[in-house]
Amino acid sequence: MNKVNLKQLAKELNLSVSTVSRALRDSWEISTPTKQRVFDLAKKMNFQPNPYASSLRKHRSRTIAVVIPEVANNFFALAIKGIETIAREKGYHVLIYLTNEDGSEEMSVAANLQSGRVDGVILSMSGETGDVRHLMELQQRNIPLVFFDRVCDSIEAPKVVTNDYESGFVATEHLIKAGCQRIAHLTISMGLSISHKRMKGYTDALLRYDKPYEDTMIVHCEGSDEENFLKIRDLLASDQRPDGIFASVEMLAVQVYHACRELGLEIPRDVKVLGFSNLVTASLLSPALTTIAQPAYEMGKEAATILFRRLEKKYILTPDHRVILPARLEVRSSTL
Amino acid sequence: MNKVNLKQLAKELNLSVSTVSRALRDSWEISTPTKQRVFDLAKKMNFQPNPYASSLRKHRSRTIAVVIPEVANNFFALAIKGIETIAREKGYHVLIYLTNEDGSEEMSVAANLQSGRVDGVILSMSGETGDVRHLMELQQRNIPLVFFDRVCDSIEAPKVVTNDYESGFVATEHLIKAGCQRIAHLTISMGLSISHKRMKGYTDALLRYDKPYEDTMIVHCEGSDEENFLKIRDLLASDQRPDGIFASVEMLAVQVYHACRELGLEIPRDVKVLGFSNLVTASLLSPALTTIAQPAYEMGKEAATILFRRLEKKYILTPDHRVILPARLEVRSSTL
DNA sequence: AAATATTACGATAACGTTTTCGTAGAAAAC
DNA sequence: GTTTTCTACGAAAACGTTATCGTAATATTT
Repeated sequence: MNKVNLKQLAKELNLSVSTVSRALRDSWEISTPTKQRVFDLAKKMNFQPNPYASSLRKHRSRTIAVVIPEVANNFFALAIKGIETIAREKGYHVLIYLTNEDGSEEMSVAANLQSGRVDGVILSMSGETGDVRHLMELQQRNIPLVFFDRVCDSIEAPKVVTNDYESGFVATEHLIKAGCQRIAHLTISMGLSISHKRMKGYTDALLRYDKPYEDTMIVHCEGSDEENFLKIRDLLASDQRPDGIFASVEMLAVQVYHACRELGLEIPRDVKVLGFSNLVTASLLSPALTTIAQPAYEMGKEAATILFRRLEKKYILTPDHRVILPARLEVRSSTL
Repeated sequence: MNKVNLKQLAKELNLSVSTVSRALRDSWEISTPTKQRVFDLAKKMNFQPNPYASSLRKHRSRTIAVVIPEVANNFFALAIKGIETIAREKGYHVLIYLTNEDGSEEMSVAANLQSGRVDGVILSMSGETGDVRHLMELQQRNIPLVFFDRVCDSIEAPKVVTNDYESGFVATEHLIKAGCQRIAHLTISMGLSISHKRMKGYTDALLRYDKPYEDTMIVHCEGSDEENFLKIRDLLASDQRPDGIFASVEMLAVQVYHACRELGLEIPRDVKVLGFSNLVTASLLSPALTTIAQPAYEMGKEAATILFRRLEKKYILTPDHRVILPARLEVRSSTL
């Protein structure tokens, strides 16, 4: 019971292949009774058009790629969910590629996508990406690209982000108002748009509230979880220990908790902690973690919506279309 | 600078299309100098073979589908990561489909996959699936299927699971040994293999240790998070309150924490809690959550490995090949 | 009644690969 | 020197769709 195609349907119905094809696509060129005959037999024989033949002929695959640094992470998982939801609605298929925060993997994925396998790409940049030619080449091949969260400002493409600068500012301000005198900032790869902006928000808030900026309070966490843990532990064990920590990503906030536990520091008494995070368990941690929560699901949906709008040429949007969805500060006991 | 194909390469090189094609696939029929010329020009012109033409001709897409109920969930996210890792190694592409725990969505996805879009499918069943014809039809179409975690025992296909029965037993046993007299079990859709087996482990442990089995201690959590929360709260607020809770999935353990918080119950003093979970923050919760952690990443890798073995016809495995990876009990303060 | 338009369909050429088959020319065998 | 075997390539037919073009048979207009 295998592989029924147009030719077989046509023979069975005493019609030509082209007529059957058109009937199935509900063309006005085909009479209603003929269409009905075709529909009925197609259903009866469980005809499924070969997507590869169709894609080859139409130069459209109804497939998009999602390229992200990591999936075992609430933010990206939710974003995927948002993207998949919209894709499903639109009848598109979603290929997923994980770069593991590795710039060279991102490059090889992008190179691969030049084959025309997908109609469009939704991407969040990996941590270690230096040059971005691989992405520009996608654009040159007329493969629409939409960034989300970790965008690349030097490339003209729609971008879906949160208000990272403001969030960085608000986060720092919140720690200051909670009484912190020396606030550390844990950041990831500084090549990333988000790191940059969150950091700027941090420094501007320090400035605004006359708090000193200290180099030693900036910890670049670009290694493995273990390496980052050690860096954070060292920071907390130093005699210049911060009394507030602003973690720019979820995992770093988690490591702060582990480090405090190991060092016997009590949050928030000894050090107040705040982190970007979409942890569902934030409120259940000991103590509950104050977070900046990004609208990950909505960001995914928005990115997908923009991409499909481009693919279906519905609206023409400016090449540097930018959607900014606000993140929200959720105050909990780790900063009381 | 768009779309270079074999024909253009051939013309440029004064060769035939077939020669170029063979040269690129490193065929022994082509002389070394010719191959070199072809390779050089292909690289120079950045030739990327059209995957759809290739798939159409070869009847192989080098693409697999991953069908899962949910992604915003540590278990499934890690499994995806495992699958993607192996797929990348093998040069395969990964399509992702989320069924949102909805049987009818799973059916429509499966129906769609009959088109031959993918060479194989890795699937974890959705909660509400009743009949499984859509999956049998995949098999009939010669599309290999591998199950993981939530398997379907009535279908002959390789399965990658954890030792759910033993884990259910061990979990319950652990609660009993911790002094619990009345242990509740929170379960999801009882149509699922995992629910069934974990439940059996639970009841057998009760039997083994002469604890009474009570219907009211089984709570079927098949609704939304909110609905489940209410059910759990009711359970904990009843005068027949359990002193131990075994949650069969992560989210339910989280809801138990929320319910306890709302009711002012203290874990583990008033009620001990244990849950299946891959939460990275389990040890940071208040109190730290005792978990049964599944080797999600390894399960994903294993499922993918099995699928590719079938696709590449390397080894012939029995149709009901079953890999059981052990989950591990991680005792923390919620059951002390 | 002739000319024109419309309806409903068929033949066929793409799309870009891979593969089967065939064959010049060189090398080897006799 | 003739036959046979390789070697290295080309022509062409697939794969299953969709799109272009053409055309019988009606229907409509003049």
